[in-house]
Amino acid sequence: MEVEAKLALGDCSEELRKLDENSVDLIVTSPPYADQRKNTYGGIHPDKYVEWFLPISEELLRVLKPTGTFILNIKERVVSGERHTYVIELILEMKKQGWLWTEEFIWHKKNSYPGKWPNRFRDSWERLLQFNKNRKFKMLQEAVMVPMGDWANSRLSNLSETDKLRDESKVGSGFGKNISNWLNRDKAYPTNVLHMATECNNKDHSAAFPETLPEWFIKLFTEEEDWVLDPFMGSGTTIQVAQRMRRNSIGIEIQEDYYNMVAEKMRAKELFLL
Amino acid sequence: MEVEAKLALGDCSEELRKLDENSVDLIVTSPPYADQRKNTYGGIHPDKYVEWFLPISEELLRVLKPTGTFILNIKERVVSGERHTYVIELILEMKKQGWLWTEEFIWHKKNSYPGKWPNRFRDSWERLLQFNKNRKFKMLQEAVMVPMGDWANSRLSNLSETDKLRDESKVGSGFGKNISNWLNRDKAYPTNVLHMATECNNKDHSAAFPETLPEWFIKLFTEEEDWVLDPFMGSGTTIQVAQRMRRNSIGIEIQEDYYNMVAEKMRAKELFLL
DNA sequence: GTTCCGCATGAATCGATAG
DNA sequence: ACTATCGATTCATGCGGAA
Repeated sequence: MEVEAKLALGDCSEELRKLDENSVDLIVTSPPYADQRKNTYGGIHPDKYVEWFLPISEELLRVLKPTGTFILNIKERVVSGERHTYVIELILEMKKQGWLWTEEFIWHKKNSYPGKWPNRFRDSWERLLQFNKNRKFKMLQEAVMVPMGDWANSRLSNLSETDKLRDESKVGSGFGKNISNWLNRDKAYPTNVLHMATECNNKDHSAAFPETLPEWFIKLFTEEEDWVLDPFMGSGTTIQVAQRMRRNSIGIEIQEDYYNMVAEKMRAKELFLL
Repeated sequence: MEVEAKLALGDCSEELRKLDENSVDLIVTSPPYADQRKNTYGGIHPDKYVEWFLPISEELLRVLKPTGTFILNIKERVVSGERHTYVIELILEMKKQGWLWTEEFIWHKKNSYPGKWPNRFRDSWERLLQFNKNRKFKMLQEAVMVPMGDWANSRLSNLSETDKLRDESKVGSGFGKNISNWLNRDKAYPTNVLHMATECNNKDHSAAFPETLPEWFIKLFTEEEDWVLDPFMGSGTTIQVAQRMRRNSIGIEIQEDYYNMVAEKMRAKELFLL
């Protein structure tokens, strides 16, 4: 059976109303951050961010299945030398809407944005907030388990030389990654810290969302022919990964050029498959 | 000049009142987590955590120098399948007290506590919240610089994987020593994600606080003969590291047996030095 | 075919400058 | 004074061309 991929052009707070309630198994999205991406999106002021997002999360709560999961990728920016509080305020407000704040994964971005400031280091992590409707939800932990040997090998080969060197300098720097700890195990469940680099080679768009990120959550929270939704589709990474993994998908995008770009790519993919 | 180490036995909300205002350069502490250490501290109910902590943070704000920094190691526990919100509520309330929420470091615990649950992976990170009194504060970034990537790539790419592994298992031996010779050549600033293993060998204290953690922040935020405070001293890791690094230190502990243990260890250290 | 080097490019942030 | 824009800073990554 062929899986579907539905695309919608428009504001997601409106487009989401057209979806049936309790119809989506997984929402994975990375909304525009406050005052970021001003050139492509309008840019939302940090002080207005919560009130901007709440109507959307209200609709997401409606369309999600009771056993479904919502993964929200977000990070607060620095305003006047301080971390702004709109993200943690958003968590509190979403709980009032009825969401359960089940978990917070950390996305450790190894290649964070460069820069130097007198009172701050480079920001190399983002939040992956997990919300659910019920305490019981679908979770397929085995799908993201990796045989230990392979995992260790791939991790070792993926580790940059910098990581290795920094591990070795643990006496001076205090950082250590004890890879040798894992050598005697067969299998391992992952933890709630994900190590993935951003993709900075994609010139088509500004989003740096690596495919492995939605892929991991799609594996973990859905089965084949389940429904995956991204209300801020952007360049369509999540939707395309979902289709490749034989999940039905829905993408909503307000920018026409992004929408057209994804629509074209998806069509090309279907043709290729036939 | 000899550095001092002052210890106080008692409730820190009271003992802190005896300290002069604007007298401490760095506060590093890991307060008892909510309900986590019932047997040693009695445990604070998650719903009462914020109101329990606020009088203490009020005093900490008073004793900290205007250029000083407060590092709070904390993580919310899971209650009824959800992450509890006392940590993020605490951030909002401390801001009302006048604290600036400058940054949130991630402590990535490589060897996190084992376990398996149907709807949750192992928790392998904790928050290291940085608070300040002013936008300008003392920060010595050069003290925590780490070796740089390109240098490692060009120098180490010829080594076999086994060589690298073997050398990693030795702490500070082998060519780790050579690397330290090059530290002045090419160094990079760290990021706000810290990779440190917990210490499993410390049976005396219920909290696993590795020495490298306070050491890193003491390097970053203080110079020799500055004052370091830990209002929840526990087994005294922070205080002892501070003394070893020639910083003056103040430790407060409510449990008499912990207090005695640390007092004895510190005395032994002083005797050894003389 | 490999490996190696040079290069562009980011969900950044601060401080100075301009309206 | 308060906000908006701009230049300077910085490093992991993956690509293309070269040895």
